[in-house]
Amino acid sequence: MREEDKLRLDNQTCFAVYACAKEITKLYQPVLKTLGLTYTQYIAMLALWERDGVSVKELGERLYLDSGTLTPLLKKLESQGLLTRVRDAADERQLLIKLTERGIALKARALEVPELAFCRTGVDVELLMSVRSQMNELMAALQPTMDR
Amino acid sequence: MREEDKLRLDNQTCFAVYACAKEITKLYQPVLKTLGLTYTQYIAMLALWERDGVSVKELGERLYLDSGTLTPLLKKLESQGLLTRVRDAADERQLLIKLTERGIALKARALEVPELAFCRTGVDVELLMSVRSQMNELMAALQPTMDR
DNA sequence: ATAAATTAAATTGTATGCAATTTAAATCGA
DNA sequence: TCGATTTAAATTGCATACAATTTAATTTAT
Repeated sequence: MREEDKLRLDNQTCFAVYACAKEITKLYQPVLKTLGLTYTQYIAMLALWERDGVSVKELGERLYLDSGTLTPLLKKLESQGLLTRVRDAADERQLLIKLTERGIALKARALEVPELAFCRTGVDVELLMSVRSQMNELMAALQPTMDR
Repeated sequence: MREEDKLRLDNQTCFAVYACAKEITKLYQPVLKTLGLTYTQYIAMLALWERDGVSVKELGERLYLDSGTLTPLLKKLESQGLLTRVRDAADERQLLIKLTERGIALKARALEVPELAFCRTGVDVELLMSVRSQMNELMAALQPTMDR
């Protein structure tokens, strides 16, 4: 690549992914508003609908978020009656997150979210699946660097 | 797709892009630290190295950021002596952003940033280019929805 | 057994990110 | 022309996001 092109914004994959992530979040926002959730709260609920009764640490590993982000977010979801935060009796360091009836029930209303978010866009499913596949590939390539 | 798979975290393209964007930012952070820049400050400088003397609005359109984010960020870069913020004499509503000598000079040191960020990862250039291409395609499909 | 090391959350501090509002300047329209 | 509308930044308020530190509980090592 020519030296003067190296820093062109249009040549930065990092910027393309960064900008795209923000646009997608904006796409979800109005749909999630009907559920009373922000985007980050939504992905936390997605993880919990798959498996709850987990610690903050385990949830954070799944979501790539730390306690600095999760602690206030989970307190908010608790105040909305969607989950409970209880210390693990077997290990008081850990806080176990359990969905309430209401938290479990919200899943039914969330089933339509992905379709509703993209329904007014011209994005076809093939592109979305291809993007997801490439993001996973990129993540896999980036993750090992954490250990070095 | 089976109903119970619709909300699986691993099936959400939105989450894949969201998580990937954060990991990439983390990859850049230590490299950018040597330049005294955060990631968002870096992309702002990238845009300005291509073209400066622009308004906050124009810069924001390029970066997909609004004045709520840019105003404090540009004030910080100004305080670091990298740019100046001057009202446009022809239209006092606009604020023109101009790089200083120091801001222009920083570009030379930034030339190695993209390579340094990825150099210790197993990511090959083909994947990066393919990802960028797909992100652009996805962005193009998402953007028209803003007008409706 | 117990001091040292480790671990999990919470807290603190800084930096976004954006919706909504405000302020000031420029443009529009009757 | 001059009040109404529009526009550009700045401001406000809320919600992340994460590094670094702190606190409390557990585990390790001697």
